[in-house]
This record gives sequence, structure tokens and C-alpha cells, in this order.
Amino acid sequence: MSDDKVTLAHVARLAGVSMITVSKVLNNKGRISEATRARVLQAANQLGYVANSAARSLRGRPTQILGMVIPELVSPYFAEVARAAADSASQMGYDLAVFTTSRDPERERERVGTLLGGLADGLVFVVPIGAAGFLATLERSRSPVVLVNHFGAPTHLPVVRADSFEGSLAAVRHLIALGHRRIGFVSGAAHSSQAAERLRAYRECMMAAGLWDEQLVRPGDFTQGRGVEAGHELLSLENPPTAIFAASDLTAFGVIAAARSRGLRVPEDLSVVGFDDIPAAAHSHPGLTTVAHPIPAMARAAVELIARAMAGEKVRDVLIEFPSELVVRDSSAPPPAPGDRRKSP
Amino acid sequence: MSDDKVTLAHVARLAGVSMITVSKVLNNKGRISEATRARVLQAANQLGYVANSAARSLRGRPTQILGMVIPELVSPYFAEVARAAADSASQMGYDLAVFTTSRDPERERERVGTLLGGLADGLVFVVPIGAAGFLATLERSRSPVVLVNHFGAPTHLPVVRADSFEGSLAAVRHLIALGHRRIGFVSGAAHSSQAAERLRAYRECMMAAGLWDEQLVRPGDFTQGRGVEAGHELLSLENPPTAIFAASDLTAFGVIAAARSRGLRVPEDLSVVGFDDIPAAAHSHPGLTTVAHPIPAMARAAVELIARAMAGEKVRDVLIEFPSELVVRDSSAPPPAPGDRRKSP
DNA sequence: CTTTTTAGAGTTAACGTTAACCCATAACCT
DNA sequence: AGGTTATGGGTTAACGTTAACTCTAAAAAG
Repeated sequence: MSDDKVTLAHVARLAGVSMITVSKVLNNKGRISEATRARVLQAANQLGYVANSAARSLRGRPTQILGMVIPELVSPYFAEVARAAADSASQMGYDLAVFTTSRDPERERERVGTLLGGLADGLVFVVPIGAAGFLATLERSRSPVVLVNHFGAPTHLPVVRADSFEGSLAAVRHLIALGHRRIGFVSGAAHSSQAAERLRAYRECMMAAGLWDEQLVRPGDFTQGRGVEAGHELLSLENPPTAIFAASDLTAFGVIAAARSRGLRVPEDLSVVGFDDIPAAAHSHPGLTTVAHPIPAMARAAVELIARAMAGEKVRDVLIEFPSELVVRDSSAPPPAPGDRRKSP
Repeated sequence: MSDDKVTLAHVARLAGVSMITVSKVLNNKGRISEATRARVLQAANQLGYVANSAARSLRGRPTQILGMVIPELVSPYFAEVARAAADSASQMGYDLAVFTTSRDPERERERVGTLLGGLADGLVFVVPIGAAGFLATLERSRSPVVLVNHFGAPTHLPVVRADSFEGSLAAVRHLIALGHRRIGFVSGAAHSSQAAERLRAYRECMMAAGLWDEQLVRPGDFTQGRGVEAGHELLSLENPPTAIFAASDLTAFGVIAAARSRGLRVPEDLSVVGFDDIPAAAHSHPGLTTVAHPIPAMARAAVELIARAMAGEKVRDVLIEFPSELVVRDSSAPPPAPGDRRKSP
């Protein structure tokens, strides 16, 4: 009942021809008579033959597969990136093989090797926090590689990324324009260059407006849980903020949860702005004011860049940067009039 | 500057040893002197050597990679399944390679072949609408395979799935218990067996309660857009429903949007219940009453099953079914008192 | 001082597929 | 008839890696 692997040899024997003939039929190469072709296809079907892609790719054939290495799929941001890329790839006739690495550098290296070592024709590498230590290796590789959201060490590899600075600037300016003077900030993970950009924008803007106060900045890690903690920390200050800018939407949700648990209303008592514009931001109540990365556009650009590289085009040193954009929803409003604010316990 | 692929041979030449020695060092096999080992590692590093996984797997070595073939990542349900599986796999020391097929049967076959043909040690196949036509082929394969959410033709392959019937029953009963008598239903995609189960539960429950009316059932396709349309259709009936059960959360959001655009409040004027419990369901306003599949548990079960199969255990004919569960939030409430309801234009 | 053991390295062959040739046969020219 | 060209198909030799041996020299045992 259960054969082992079915190989070309099995099909060939059943069809009464050589392996090569089978290979030619299956790849539509060379000249084969209709009769032989039919016999081979029938035999292949009967045996349930499926080509061994490892052997095939070892022989140097393109696989029509694009690889993606991404830190994780758990956070909505990365999930969005993966699905957008899968979409774009599919539209261009490629399939996307998505690998997660849990941010383990050893795994990153391995997975990149797996993909470039024959499995995939090209690689989209979504750079994790802290960037990869083996970009040099990647540069040396002949295979087309595109880095997504790389902000680290300079490289000749093509990069597609979304700006975090301008969008963050817009967010803080928005809050200042609404009349806020005490604006808290919950930052992203320590080694994320995206997080650094967001903090830099906040700092620059606050300093320029003469509103800078180190107490208003709390470390974060992009998670919701940390948002809750940081929210409580900020709201416990003796001169608490009337608005909080969080470096991710999840963190912003955490801040909102913290505020509510203290009896504060959003946005009447506290304005909250997030970053990422994950789908939940639009569906939450109140709708979350946030900064959006154009993820589908980025994904499309990355896939297109890969395709161009595979077509032989030179893409060294290409850098495509997408602007981030402030999306104003309902979680930001003017600060409460002095004395009008509910006191948090 | 740019070498071609770096192979064992290159490393071997640089280190002044044979390829085999290099292989042994890199795989920690055989006896190698410390001096040689160090020399080889240094050479490998210097050249940026990465093993060619195609060749390696061709040779029969396990890859520590689990494959997942899934229709798409665009809908939150599938995205959740993928991320949960990646999580479980990672915890068990495996990596998950996720392939999307856009529901193209040809592609499914190809991708399954790619994965089983050396790339992956096992396969989690999330069965698309209408099931796969090549389960027989899969059954014959020696590689461990688990089907997720398979409801189609009987198979000996192990299956992990979530029930849709009981949860749907609970949802409709919940609405009836609240006092609703006119309960609409927007179904899922035509060929989805999950959708069929949900419809079957609705029909059975409504008939048992003497509330069945064919007019109240509208075809759907799991999308939000179709939810909007179907919502309008149902609310335009001369005797419109006071509650609508949608076969997916996205569709439910569409129904809510339709209701709001007609000036109806949810849940005061119209109760809405979804299915899936996607993350947005918890964050939306009002929180969506819905039926939850225990996706993380399913994913874990699937991965564990694969692991057991790889360990040699017999898993033929295993069927693990998880119950679905009604999650009551704020989008369902008693129907408005007669005459009290806002009229939709 | 010979024999046995063992550490350390190398040889051979094979995994499944296919590119690049090569070899028949038959049909077509001049 | 002798040569040329299609046509249909087979041979050979890799792709990069590694399992299972084999070989060598030196250390340990007798």
C-alpha cells in the first residue's frame, strides 16, 4: 500500500522509458511523441509522482518561490507584512515561503541559508531588532536579497523601508496643536532602530516646543502588557501627562486599559496616540489615532525589487523609503480644562 | 568580491583538509582534533559558508522544518492559525515554513510536493474550501502529514479540527433566549464545509423553535463586503430580523456597518453575532458576540501530532476535534420592544 | 620488538534531478 | 545514391552533501 518515495526511476520503469524522457515530459522540454508523453503522464499520475524539489533545485532550476525571513508572526505588524508580501508575490506568479526566527540570530542565519541554498529564488529579509550580523555574508551571495525596514549598518543591499521619524513628528505636533503640554512617551524595544527613530522625533519636537521632560519618557517593548505598566507609571506622576504617545498600537491599547482602570476616559481625560495602524486600531473604541506605515506598498516594492534583481537588473544601493502618515481617529482630543479633569486615584 | 556559492569544497581547500572533514566538523560527527576543528570553523566563517539545505536534505538528513500549506494569510482566521502553529513549532524546536496557495489546487499540489520533497520533515495542511483532491497521494506518502479543519471525504490521515456545529447552535440559542424571533443568517463561502456546518446548526435550531423562514438566509463568502450587502438585503425585508448571525466576524462587521448606515444601533436595534473570534472582535465597539475556535490549542495539537508521527508513532485515523465556544460580548441584547425600534429608512 | 588498538583523516558512492551532448531512424533534398 | 535535416529518444556527468567504509600513523599492550 505505502510505497516509499516515488522517483523518476519508478515512473520511467512503469512507462517503459528512461528517466530523462520522463523528466522531459514533466518539464515540457525537448521533443517527445504524443504517445510517449501520454504514457509517461499516465504512469506519473498512477504512482502519484511528485518531483523532489530538493534534487531539482540542487540541479539549479528556479523554484518560483520567494523566501521571507521575518522575526515572528505574532505581532500584527509582522503578520501584516507577511500577508501583504504573500499577496504581492502571488500576483507576480511567485509563492512566498515564510520563515519565522523568533529573533534568534543563529536561526536567522540558518533560515537564510535554507532559503538561499536552493529553495528560493530570492529572499525578502525583514530585519529584526538590532539588525543582522551577517549582512556581509548576504551581500556576497549571488541570490537576490531585499532588506525590509533595515536601519542599521550601511549596506549595498537594496532596502525598502518605512520612515518612522516624520510620522512620529506629525503625531506629536498633532497633540501639541490640540493644546497638550504634558505629553508622555512609551518607547519601543531597546535595540529597535525604528523605536529609536520614534523617540528621536518625540524628543526633537518636545525640545523645540520647550516641553521636554525626561520623566515623561518610559521604556517599552512594543507589547500591550508593557503599555499597561508604563501607562500607570506615567499617570502616577504628580504632574501627569494629558496625552501619551506610544511607540506601537498594542502599547497604546495597554495605556488605554491602564487609564480606564484608573477611571480616566479616553479621549476626554487622556489622549492616546499609537503607531502602526494595525487593523484593530480602526475597530477599537474609541478608534485609535495612530501613525500608519504603508505596508502593502512596501511589500509590493520589495517583491518587485526582487523580481527586478532576478531579471538581472542592478539593484545594489537602491533605497526606497515610504513616508509614514498620521491617521487621526477618536482617541485624541484637546486636553481637559484645568480642574475639569477627573482625578485618578 | 562576490564569489559564487561557497561550498564545502571551498572551505575544505582553505582549511587544507578534505570536504568530509569539514562536513564532520560542521555536524559534530566523527573524531576531529581540536586544531583541525578550529581551522575548519575559522575557514567556514571567513568564507561565510552556509550549508546548502537542498543537498543536505537530498542526502536524507532531517531539516527540523515543519511545512504548513494554508490557503491564504489575508483573512485573520488563517493568519491566526499560521501564527499559532509557528509558535507551537518554535516551542518544540522546529521552524515553520508557511506556504500560501491562494486556493489554487495546482499550487496546493506543488507546494505540498515542495515541502514533502525534502524541504520539510512534516506537513500541516490546512484544508481549503472544498478539500483537496489529492488526499490519496498524501496518504501514500511516508512523510508525516496532519490535516487541519478537514471535513470532506473520509481519510486515514490524522485530522485536527474545530467543531462549528455546537458553537453555532449555542449562538442561535443565545439569540432566541434573549427573545429574538426573527433571526437572519449570512452564510459562508458556498463550498466551505465549515460554512455548511454553521448553516446546518442555524437551520436545525430555527426549525426546532418554529422560527424558520427561508427569506432570512442570505449567501455569503466570509468577507466584510458581502456582509454589508447581505445586511442591507436582510434589513430591507418587510419583516426584518432583530438579530443577525453571520458565519464570520468580518461578515458580522459588514452587517454592523450596514445597520449603522441605516441609522440602526447595535445592539439596541439589532443584535449581531459573528464567528471566529478574531482579535478585532474583542477590540471593536461594541465588542462582538461571536463563536470562538480554540486556534492555539488546535495548532498545538497539530504540531504535536506531527512530532509523534515523526517519532514513529502510528497516527492513522486519529481525529481530534475541539469544541467551539460562544463568547458573549456587547453586540447581542434583547430585541427592542415593538414600536420602540428605530425605523430604518 | 611485534601486535593490537585508536585517533584522525580520507575514499567511495549515493540521494533525485536535469543540462548538454550523443545516437539512431526516417524523411527530405539535390 | 549520397548527403542533410528532423525527430524521438538515451548517455554521461554533474549539483553539494554525507553515511559507511577504508586507510595511516602513532600509542598502548603483550
